[in-house]
Amino acid sequence: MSAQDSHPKGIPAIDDRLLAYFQDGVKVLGLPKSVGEIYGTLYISPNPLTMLDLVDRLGISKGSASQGLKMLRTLGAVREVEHDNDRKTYFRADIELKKLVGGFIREEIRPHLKSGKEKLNTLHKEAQNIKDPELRKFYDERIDRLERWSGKANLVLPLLQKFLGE
Amino acid sequence: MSAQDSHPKGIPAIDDRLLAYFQDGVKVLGLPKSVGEIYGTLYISPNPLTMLDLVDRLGISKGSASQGLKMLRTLGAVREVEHDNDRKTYFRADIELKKLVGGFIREEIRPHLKSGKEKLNTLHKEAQNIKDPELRKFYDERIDRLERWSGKANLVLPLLQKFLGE
DNA sequence: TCATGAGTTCAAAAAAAATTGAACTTTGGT
DNA sequence: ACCAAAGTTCAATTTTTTTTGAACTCATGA
Repeated sequence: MSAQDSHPKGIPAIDDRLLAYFQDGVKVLGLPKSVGEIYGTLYISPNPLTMLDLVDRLGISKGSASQGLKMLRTLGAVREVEHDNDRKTYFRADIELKKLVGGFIREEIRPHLKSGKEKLNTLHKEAQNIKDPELRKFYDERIDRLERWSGKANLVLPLLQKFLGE
Repeated sequence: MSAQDSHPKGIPAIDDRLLAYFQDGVKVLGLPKSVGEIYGTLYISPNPLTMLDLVDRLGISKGSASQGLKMLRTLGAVREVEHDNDRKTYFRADIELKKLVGGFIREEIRPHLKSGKEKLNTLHKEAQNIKDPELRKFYDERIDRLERWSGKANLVLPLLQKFLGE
């Protein structure tokens, strides 16, 4: 069973290509392809969909769908919406990609940078124990360089997000 | 066998931490940890090292070392240098991280963006075959939005690189 | 309150990615 | 021209990541 089966009123050829596009796109961010498929499906759906709609259309398991949606909600790329007065939960993609990318920066990149900074701090202190003054100077300089760079990266991320906002 | 064995004149504790830092760092870029270890080892080595030095220090295979160095050279993060008048090839890290990140953008991100752009082009043409005018408009608008975003990403990358240059 | 469908969790299976190691090629010295 | 050390390649293995599916919880309506 694959994505081209059972599109209610679908345009299989085009939808498949769009899904491939999103699969690829999220791979750059290091996210699993099922997440790209889910986001892509919601992105091109005129109406909101339930988790089971996604399971149907994509032929993925409930587990994948549930976890993928959870991740996308955490990133802020997908949100729950009211629909009919149904007990099911309906989802819509936030069509501004900056949500997806911004969420990724917030959830994945920033924490990494932060813990990296802490590691550098510890390192810098430890480097003071190096006996040989020549070598100590060398380490100091190299660690410094990493710290400066890390600070710069931290500075650029908000600008990047601002710029990518539509 | 692991990295803390046989540092010729090494500072094991600090070097291990630095390696962990680089392992983590490259993981953000989606590169294998061995690549981080290699780059990290070269980054904190006062003198250039051969491939076999790296195999020794890191306890990795020749295969890994060879492939890792190849990748790092492609990215422009590591370069061959003359040393002694030895037939071995010696390597040094380019200590400006922008080389590593810039190379990554050039080799990984840009090609992805480019092929993505082509995909969107095809998609846009295909969307013209959709019969229902309402639906066609919907697809057009969504694909447009992706194209605009893709263009913007393309625009921001060189700026990002410039900013990260030391 | 019971039954049913929606949604989550997580151990196990499958898939993807990285690493190894042995066979191969290349290079330089004698 | 030959040998030995350096370096590369790639199929097989190991490790890591993703996906599945069955057992579970939770919420709703009859």
